[in-house]
Amino acid sequence: MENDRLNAGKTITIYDIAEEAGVSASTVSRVLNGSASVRKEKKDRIQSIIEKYNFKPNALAKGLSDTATKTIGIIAADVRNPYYSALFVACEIAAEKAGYSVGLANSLGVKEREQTQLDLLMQQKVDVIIQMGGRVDDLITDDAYAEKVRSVCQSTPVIVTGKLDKAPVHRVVIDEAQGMNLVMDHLIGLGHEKIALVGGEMRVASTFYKYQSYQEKLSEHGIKVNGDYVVNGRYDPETGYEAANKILDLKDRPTAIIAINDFAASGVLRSIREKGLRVPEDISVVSFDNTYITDLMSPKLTSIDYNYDKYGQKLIDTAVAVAGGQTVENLQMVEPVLVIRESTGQNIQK
Amino acid sequence: MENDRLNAGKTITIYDIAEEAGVSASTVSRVLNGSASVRKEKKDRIQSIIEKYNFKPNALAKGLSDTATKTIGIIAADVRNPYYSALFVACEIAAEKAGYSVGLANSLGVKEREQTQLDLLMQQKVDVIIQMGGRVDDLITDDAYAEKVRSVCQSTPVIVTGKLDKAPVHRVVIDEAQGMNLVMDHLIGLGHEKIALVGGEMRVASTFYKYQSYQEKLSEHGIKVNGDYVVNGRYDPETGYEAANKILDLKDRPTAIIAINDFAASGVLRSIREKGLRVPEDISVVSFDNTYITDLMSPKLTSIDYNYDKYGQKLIDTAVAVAGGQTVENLQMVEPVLVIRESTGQNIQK
DNA sequence: TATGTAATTGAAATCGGTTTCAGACAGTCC
DNA sequence: GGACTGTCTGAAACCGATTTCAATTACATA
Repeated sequence: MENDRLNAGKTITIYDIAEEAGVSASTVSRVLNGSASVRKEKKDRIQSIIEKYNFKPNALAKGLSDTATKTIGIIAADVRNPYYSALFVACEIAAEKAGYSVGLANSLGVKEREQTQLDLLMQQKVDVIIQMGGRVDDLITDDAYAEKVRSVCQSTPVIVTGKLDKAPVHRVVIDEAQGMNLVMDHLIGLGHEKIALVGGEMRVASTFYKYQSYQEKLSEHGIKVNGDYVVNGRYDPETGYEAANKILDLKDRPTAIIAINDFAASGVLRSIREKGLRVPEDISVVSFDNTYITDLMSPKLTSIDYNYDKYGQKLIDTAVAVAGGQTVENLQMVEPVLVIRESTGQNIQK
Repeated sequence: MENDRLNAGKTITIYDIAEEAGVSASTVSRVLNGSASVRKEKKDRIQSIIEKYNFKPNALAKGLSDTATKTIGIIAADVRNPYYSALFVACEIAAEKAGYSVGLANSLGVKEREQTQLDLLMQQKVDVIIQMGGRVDDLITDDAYAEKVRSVCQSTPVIVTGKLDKAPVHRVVIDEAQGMNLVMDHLIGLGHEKIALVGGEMRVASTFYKYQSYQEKLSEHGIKVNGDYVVNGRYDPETGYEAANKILDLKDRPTAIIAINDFAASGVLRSIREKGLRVPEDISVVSFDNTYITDLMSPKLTSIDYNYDKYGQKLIDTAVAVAGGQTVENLQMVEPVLVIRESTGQNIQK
């Protein structure tokens, strides 16, 4: 070949292409972006050279000269949690359709990491940052964190999935109350009145709203809240297991248990099975998140689905709009859906 | 304040810092990187201005002038699969310790995406690319893909977790044969001889090696391979469920079933339960991956663990070494470990 | 052929850093 | 005091794109 730069390992630039085509770099740039008309003959020649070398423009240089990088940074609490991985992938797909690429960072529940990740993404000049879970989910935000977000917001817009109201962020959140309403209506419709609720910390907004809505629904139906039926905890199988162990030993045992998420529900199921009870004949079980876990359990779990595809789409739509400088509603809601499977049934113990 | 650029929303650059400190940008750069000595008095002054504005240097500009971006790109088949999310997070943590940040892209089993993602990461000038799963896992690589990787390798080194031998990549793979050996030794040690193996496609290298090792172990122990006990398929619960349904209806039913992964195992468990059999009393079940799913099942699954932390560490160590131009072993193995839980027990049917 | 308009094109500035090179300055030693 | 060395420091080039601005060319029309 007349030109073996490629084999030499040297990185090819727009200037190399320009030189070989006998034009200026500006013209190559125009061909690459279709930003202005270039004489057909030249255009074809340039295009073929670009293909010949499989030339891809350096994204750093491009991002440096452009105002936008067409990149969205996502901070998730922990992608190992299927809730976040589902949401992340939904975002990735939606972003791609919008011509953006996404980057993921995990905060892993470590306070400083959340802040470091914000800085990192800001440095990488992502056009928007989406933060899912973690500190943004806390009912009360600590000031240091809020201050951090506020400072980041000055240069990079931030979108959160939680309740961070001390900083100028956009929020796309799940209508938790509605989710719990669906669950309660379902259970009460099946004749349940003794309904337990297990797992989750009250400092987490999404959990708090669920508990709140749970109580409202009960009183709405004239059912007294039984303190023994409510057990806070974490979001893992052990929490569900231990809480259920306690609850199932009560004299006045409930006929339905709501778990704060699918993980906790798996623990609840284990406890129920160990006590020789059947689901749903003896006890109904419902949970939140509708991750694939629901499908692995037997019986398969009835669960609240967060509509991950739509949720991700809405997050990206918002991100793209904000990046484009458009004004968008500051708070947007995603409506959850109840997916009924095998773990809930008629209360036959009356 | 004498300078309210910050509030104006203008992005602060190294020049702004330099101006306010009354020095040149070069000096600020030296302070930022500690790359050369700067008079203490000036250094302190500059440092305090940097902090005052919470200035973070633009990573794009930095990456453009430096040769390295200190970034590692990771392409995973699908982070929604807990196997990949565990490995990804392990990599993220290891990378951070090494002073690198990581970016994730999902190929989602779509052929073109794998290639697009490669280009994208290359354009973003990541220092190395790690590809986990997907086409690199196929026993036989199609030429178009191999060609693509080869071309990417010219500018960006690539590390894969699979069997891609048609391109100049580094490989860090799991010793699948060893994993299966552990499983077989465990089962045979418990007195099992009628052992079934379900799920997985033979075109996938990791699956192929497992089947191979399974057969070798059997003949090593003078056990004849029973064709009815081997059922290929996918990697999901349904596959395990259907395969187990078939196998459990055989006249000469096996006493142990090996599932290709935890997902398939959950289907196997369901089938067993529906047939009124008990685990492990009637049938033992083992699987691969040791994701958190093993812990959600009851009984909890005995499974092969891939040592995600070490695996991730090894991947990143390799990546960093390769990025640094060091020579590294082209093929490295990670030794799996058997985690024994509740789903395997003595064969009591003899 | 002259002229106006539209289509092409390239030179040069810019994005925000790093680094080389050479000059300025300070301290040490005769 | 002069020479020498080592420490600091800034100007300018460079990384690889985009884009403005002005110049050039092409083409249609008068």
